[in-house]
Amino acid sequence: MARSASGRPVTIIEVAKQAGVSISTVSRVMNGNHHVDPEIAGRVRAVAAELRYSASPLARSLVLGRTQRVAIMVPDLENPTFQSVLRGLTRAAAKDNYHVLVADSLETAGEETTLASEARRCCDAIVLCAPRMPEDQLRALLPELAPVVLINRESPYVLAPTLTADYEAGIQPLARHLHQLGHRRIAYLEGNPDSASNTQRLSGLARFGAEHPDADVIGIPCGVTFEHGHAAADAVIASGATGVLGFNDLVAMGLLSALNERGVRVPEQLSLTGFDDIPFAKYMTPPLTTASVPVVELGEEAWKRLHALLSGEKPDHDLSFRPRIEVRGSTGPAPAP
Amino acid sequence: MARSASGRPVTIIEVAKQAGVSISTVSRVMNGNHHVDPEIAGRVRAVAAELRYSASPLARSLVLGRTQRVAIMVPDLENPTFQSVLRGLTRAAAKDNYHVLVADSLETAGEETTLASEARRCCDAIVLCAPRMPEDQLRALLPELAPVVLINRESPYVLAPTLTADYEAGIQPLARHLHQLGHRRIAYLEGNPDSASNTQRLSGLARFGAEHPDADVIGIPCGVTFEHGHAAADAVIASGATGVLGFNDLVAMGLLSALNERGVRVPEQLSLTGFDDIPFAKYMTPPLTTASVPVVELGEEAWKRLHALLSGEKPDHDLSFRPRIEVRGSTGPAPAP
DNA sequence: GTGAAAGCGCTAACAA
DNA sequence: TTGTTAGCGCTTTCAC
Repeated sequence: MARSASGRPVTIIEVAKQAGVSISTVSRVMNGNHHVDPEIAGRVRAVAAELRYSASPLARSLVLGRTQRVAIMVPDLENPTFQSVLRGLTRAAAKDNYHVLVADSLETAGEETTLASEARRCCDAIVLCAPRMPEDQLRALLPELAPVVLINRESPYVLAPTLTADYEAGIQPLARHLHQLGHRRIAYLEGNPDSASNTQRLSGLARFGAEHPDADVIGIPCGVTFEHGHAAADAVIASGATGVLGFNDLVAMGLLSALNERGVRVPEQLSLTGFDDIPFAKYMTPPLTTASVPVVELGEEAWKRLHALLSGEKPDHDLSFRPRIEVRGSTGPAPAP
Repeated sequence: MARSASGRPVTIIEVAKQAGVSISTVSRVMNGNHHVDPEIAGRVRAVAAELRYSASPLARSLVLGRTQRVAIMVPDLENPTFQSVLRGLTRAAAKDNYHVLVADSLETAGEETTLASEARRCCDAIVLCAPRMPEDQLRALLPELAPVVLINRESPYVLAPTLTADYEAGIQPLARHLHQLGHRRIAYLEGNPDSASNTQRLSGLARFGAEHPDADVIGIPCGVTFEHGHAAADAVIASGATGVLGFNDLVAMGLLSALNERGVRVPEQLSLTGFDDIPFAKYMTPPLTTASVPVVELGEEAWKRLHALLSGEKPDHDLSFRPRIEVRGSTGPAPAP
């Protein structure tokens, strides 16, 4: 884009004038319409290039009814998980010439509806990432948000493509891994009690418990951040557990740091696992045993479905990613009793 | 927003019809113009609420010449530094009812110009975060991008508000800290040679070297990611340095991880510092000594200036944040020779 | 193959 | 105080 003499961006009218044609012809040329005399088309292109003209996306959006832009709402832009989803979405969308608009709800469920509606209105579609709002609200909202894709939030009545990580399935190999190492008293650091992903982990652990009657799984209220994990250290130690399943990597890392301060050695005295496999997990000391969730792919798959929806095609099937266990140095044999 | 019977969003015309007034009156009411009969205004509001009408942002953008949206271009959405800048910007802008559009250049300097121009065109302003493009290109681009704010890229001829971290000043206390601990042979893991922030660190180190003739500072080509730091381990060990200044925290963490694998103890055998103080730094084992850069604030201050520019006000002065040294466990006395 | 003209949905100047 | 109307910059019928 360049500015014309008036200081404002060059418009189609100026190009038309300079090229001695009508604006429709310019429009046709710019949009690659082939029913234009090649010689004229060349002239128009030359003028457009000289004036550094490109059509106003605003005006195009209005008349075409699409913006080439999608929104994503996340609960917390500080969380590496959502950052990765954003990244996956942004990069995939960019390949199809779409831009991404970010909306951060700051974990305030009350604002989500307004925020999503508003973000959606200036875009062609929206991705809802782990929305916290109550089920009935979500259900009421979805129709007016369409096209919409849901990430990490299943809803029994969803009418939208849904992508999830299977936390219930994912946490079981972690627990079994500790069990195989001889741990019998295992603590689970709980996340946000309202979140679906915490509930899923709990049912995974219930299943593990049923299969391993010799194991004790103790729930310890904790949270989802470094600080939460750090603060849970005393409760963990008091619990007498020899193995700890953190709600996520952040919690595990916070706990690890607190254990270090207290001189508790990992994994010699205590084994510890995280969840998500954020980029930092494998660089911890010791590297964190965790379950890897392909969050970037979650974003990419979301784009695929959005793109299909926008093209009037049928989106691919819903997907539930099975987390893959990554055994690293933070877990080891249970200490002799 | 709701859809009318036609399936398309409700427009101002339908509201006007239902309320028995002209569209201008509806427009006035929706925009809080007080020169409207209170009774009529009430009726309009009632109809608007019933129809769940809200004005099309697209149409408003076109006629008002503003989108209530700003863009940010970052070199790499994977880097915690840029994630934090994005977060600061997004949250600050949200308070003023602005949205943020993300453009990730994937570290390809060649694409930056196009990407920035395009992103800018569907927004009211743009933030350029550490652009990699050559000086002359940047200078040519800035006028057409205005209003624009630069982050971490000074340009001798800039006509745009600029926010930076003072890497030259920031690295010196880190080097002095190592010196005070008795380190005399100090390695610096270099970042991208083209980046301004690497050059600045180098001049800071040159100054340190001049003030401390008894110290040897050895540059080691490295990079900016975990992997780069990890790969530099052998070169670091071969250098015989007892203290290492990583280009940033990522590099330091990567190196730390590699040192662990090799059984080199930090800080007993080797002291190590990072740069940036990303959220993970203090949870490393040992916690990383680093220089903290207030990246979220960088994003917030960028918004302040953008907002001023958009309001036709004079933006605040340029700012250079002086990094603050955070002494933690990764540095200690130099081992006896 | 080309141009004139009708919108896309809205705001704001101008009239009444 | 209210309505009429001219755009914002573009695409797309519809005549020619």
